[in-house]
Amino acid sequence: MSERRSGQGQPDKTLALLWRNHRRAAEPTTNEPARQRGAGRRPSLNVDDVVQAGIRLADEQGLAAASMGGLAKELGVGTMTLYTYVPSKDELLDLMVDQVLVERELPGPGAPRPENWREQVEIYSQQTRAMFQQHLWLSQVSTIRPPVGPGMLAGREYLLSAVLGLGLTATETNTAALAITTYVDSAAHLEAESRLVERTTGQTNDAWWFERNDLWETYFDVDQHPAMTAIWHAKGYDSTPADSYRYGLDRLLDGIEAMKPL
Amino acid sequence: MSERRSGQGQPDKTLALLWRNHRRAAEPTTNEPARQRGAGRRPSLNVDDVVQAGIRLADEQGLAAASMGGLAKELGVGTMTLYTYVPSKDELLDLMVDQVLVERELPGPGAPRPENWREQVEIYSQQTRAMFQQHLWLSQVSTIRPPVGPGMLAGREYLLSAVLGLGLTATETNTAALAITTYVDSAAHLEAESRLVERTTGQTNDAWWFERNDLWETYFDVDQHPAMTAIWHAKGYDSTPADSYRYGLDRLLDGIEAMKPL
DNA sequence: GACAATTCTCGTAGGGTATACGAGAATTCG
DNA sequence: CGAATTCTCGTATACCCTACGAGAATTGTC
Repeated sequence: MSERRSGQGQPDKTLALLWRNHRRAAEPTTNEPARQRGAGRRPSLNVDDVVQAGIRLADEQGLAAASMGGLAKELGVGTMTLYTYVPSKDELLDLMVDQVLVERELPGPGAPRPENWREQVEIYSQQTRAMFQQHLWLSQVSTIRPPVGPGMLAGREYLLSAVLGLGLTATETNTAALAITTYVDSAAHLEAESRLVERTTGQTNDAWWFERNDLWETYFDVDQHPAMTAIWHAKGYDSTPADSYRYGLDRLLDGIEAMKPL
Repeated sequence: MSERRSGQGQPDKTLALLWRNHRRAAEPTTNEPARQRGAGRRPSLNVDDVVQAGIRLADEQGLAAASMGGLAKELGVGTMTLYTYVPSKDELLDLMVDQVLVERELPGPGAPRPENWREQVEIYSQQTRAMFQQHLWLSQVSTIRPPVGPGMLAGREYLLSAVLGLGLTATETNTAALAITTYVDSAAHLEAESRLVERTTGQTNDAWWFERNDLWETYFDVDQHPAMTAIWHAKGYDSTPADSYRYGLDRLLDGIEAMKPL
């Protein structure tokens, strides 16, 4: 939750970076200088080097370690050298995020996939959660204005294609897909945040709760919390976050499926 | 997402602060010094002053403005003076969060409430979203290890009591309640984050997308994105985030209700 | 081989953050 | 009046991002 990631100077440049490894659909009418290679000092790095180093450092030592200074040290260059390859820290983060998004293994259009739409959604769920678990720092990055790159678009495309199979109206399909991503992405986000806190504090969640045992003995008022007390006495608190995630996703899909036209 | 909010030194002290305005259930056997007032310089502030100022500053000028330095200036004291009242910035954030949680208007046990469980959930949804909209900075604060104070407990209690009306098993009730909070809290979180970004950048989301029009003209590949293209042509992209939230919550509750025993 | 044009490299400087430490000021009690 | 207690807060440290501008490296042309 940072104050950063507010604005990027030139959207055109950002898009060009995000789509740097893809062919352009068609050459626009404007005849650009065509980026001649020849004169000038040779670059010692390229954009992918910086992005990969950022991901690796953030994976291994946390997002804070992927500072411009830390990254430069890792790559053996001066800090300001990085700004040759990337316009700002914010845009670097966008590139890192879209890179891990694109590395999900979601079947593209025409690729083999399960027939059942729920199993298709399940693939999205598994891949997304695995991505967050592998890159815990994702939980520290706002994606409210996501990187508009190949990775993000592939994710949207896949989930929409899965929900399309239900035969709902176009608007309803889109709405349902958004509801599913909200649930899945948010839960994956929370799972990653939880593990990240355990790692950085060196304290498990159980240990954290145990430290707060005083709550129940000293402050908790049974009369004010009859429902919690009832659940407690009925041993209803033994479910894990993963159980809760599973249950919620299944019920959400139940509800959506029930809207299917006959 | 900050690296902060990792650990609080003494959980006992933290709990005492969170529950500072509540009677203790019973005096423990240990006979404490009883905190005698008398000797010593008089404090110029109290904990609530600091917490309220923090909330006000964060509401009006953003979470970054609620720094220890900014807060001290606002209160007319030296920065380090604040540490008399609050052990650290992290704990101050906990106090701020629980304060806004406690200000939700959720019917307590015994208070009048709708009979229908869905309408009870609706109150939770409305109050939580209103809270996030009033305090946009909440979207910048991790609550993966929430403040274990009266506000958080009241929220959990209320939602559990609403779901209890369905007659599910204790474990299923707890699981369903967790799924609902995940969905509602996360969506409220995202809504607030969205508005916060609009405010701090001075750019609406529509304007942001418009800036990226090049995406569709230059980079978007129709063959790779048939589902998105189909939805587009069928005018399926006209729904708002609020529509999607409403739809998803209704379907989730549908799915949960369908598990009700006959 | 010299020179211009181009491009990459990166040191410095500036304004921001939380908080450990310790000296000093205010207040009450004996 | 002195001791004990409690609140007050200046200073110093170690980070963060990045604007600016001078310098280094490379190529093509004459």
